[in-house]
Amino acid sequence: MATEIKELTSKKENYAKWYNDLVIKAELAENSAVRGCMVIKPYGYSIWERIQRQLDDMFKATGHENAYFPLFIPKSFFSRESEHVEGFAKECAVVTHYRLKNDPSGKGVIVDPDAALEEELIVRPTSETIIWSTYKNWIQSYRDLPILCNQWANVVRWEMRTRLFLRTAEFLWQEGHTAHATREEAEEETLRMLDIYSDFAENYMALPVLKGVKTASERFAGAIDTYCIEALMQDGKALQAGTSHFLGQNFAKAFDVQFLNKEGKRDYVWATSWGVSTRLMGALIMAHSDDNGLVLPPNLAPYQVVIVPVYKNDEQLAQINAKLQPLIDELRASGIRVKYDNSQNKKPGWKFAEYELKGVPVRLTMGARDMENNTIEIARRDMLTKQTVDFDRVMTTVKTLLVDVQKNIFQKALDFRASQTFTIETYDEFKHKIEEGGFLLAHWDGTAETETLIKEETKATIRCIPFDGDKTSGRCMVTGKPSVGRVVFARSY
RNA sequence: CGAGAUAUAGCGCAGUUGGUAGCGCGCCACGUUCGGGACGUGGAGGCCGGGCGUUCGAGUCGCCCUAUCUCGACCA
Repeated sequence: MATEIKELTSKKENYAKWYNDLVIKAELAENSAVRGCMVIKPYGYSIWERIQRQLDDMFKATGHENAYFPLFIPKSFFSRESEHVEGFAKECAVVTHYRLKNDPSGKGVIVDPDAALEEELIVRPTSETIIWSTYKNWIQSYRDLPILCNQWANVVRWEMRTRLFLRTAEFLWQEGHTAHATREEAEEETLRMLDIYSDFAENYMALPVLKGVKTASERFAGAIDTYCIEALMQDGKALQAGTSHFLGQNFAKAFDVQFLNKEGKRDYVWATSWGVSTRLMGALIMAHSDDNGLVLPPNLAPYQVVIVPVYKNDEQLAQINAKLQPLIDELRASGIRVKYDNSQNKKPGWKFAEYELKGVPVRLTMGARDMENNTIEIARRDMLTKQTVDFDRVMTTVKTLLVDVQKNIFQKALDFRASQTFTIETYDEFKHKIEEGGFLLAHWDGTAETETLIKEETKATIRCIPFDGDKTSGRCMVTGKPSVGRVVFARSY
């Protein structure tokens, strides 16, 4: 269980409950095979679904198409791009057999030793190898380019240490893989996708992110450049929320993907890949949650509005139902995701707590008092405040409130980040400040040696060289050598 | 895989110097309630992670497994 998430909430029982609502760890067997996996419960999955749907729309709006490639990748596919393989070889799950049989000793089943595969299959840790093997057959001419594919899939990485949501053995993600005729076009694509990610993070997840480029040592295995969006969690640790890679011609060369260009000359295609995962759900939880549970931004909340009737008997409930039905219809007609919870097996107080736990941004309450006065109570999750308004004004109030909550959650996270971002001049100051968490902006001499030294001494890594960072030159805080601008350091997940 | 910790009811936890298990929440029934997780009464639910040992007797002591959590190495 991710304590970091735990630490954000102090009401232990409450925490267990809301957390449990989203996800449970797989405890299916006393075996490490399911260790670090998770079972996502319906409510948790519906959040992922919102993420998926929104991103998918954004991908399609920029000309991308979805495809699906196999889960199993023949081992031989991995012997092509050596840097890439080195990056993943240590964490691959391998299928070696295709059959079970009853244990001759009579207890349970065993793997049939006679059913060994001639060539082992690797459960994809990422799909570059199989996709590029396929692209080779799809590409002959510049007319076949660009290929702009995305895949929604699960991947498996046998991590030494897992962390729920942030680093599970199996996770869901989206991986885009594109092929282009020119370097410029591929580079443009890499940055376009990075922009989509930051747009999504900030405007849908209400999560402020830093855009930048990774240093060589933090780069994706096989990439020329890795760009990323970095977010800051409430506990002061950084989280890489998405990456977009410019792969150059590395994969094209490894998989021999050539095409005939306009000039009639053969050339290798230029590639990109980009992805975000269920880790985003972890980011969402850790960035916004409070002691009462989740705080979901309206743009991603499975339910944006929940309506709770308060009544003493069936007759009253019937009256409230009748009163609310047109409102529910109208809210839905204007595209607002509404849940009307008039279930009779739960008390109003219980419902209030429950939907706060689930992070529903706006709650409407209607009881006898409101019926009499023709009013309705409106509560907002982010501030935990409520007001009573005229029933006739409920539509407009809800609409503005949803916008306001979205804005407010983002602003809160932005203010928090600002309060946790420090400009650092000396290494002593750095060592001291890093203990409190946050983003530290400091000068670095650009060498991997210094980067490693800092990591070893402080556990801080360079999260990125930010696009809009301080570009004034200075001196490395460790070595005193020249630096062309400040980079962002933090301890991270 | 190294270091530390934990494993008792669905969840969170007690359990004294060894004597065959409790509490809170949740669950079920009935009644009163219903505008912030209602209350009362009654009830269901446990191979005390697994194995071996010490003992007349083990949740408790010893050893060995296994799983989980925290911190490292690895990583989205």
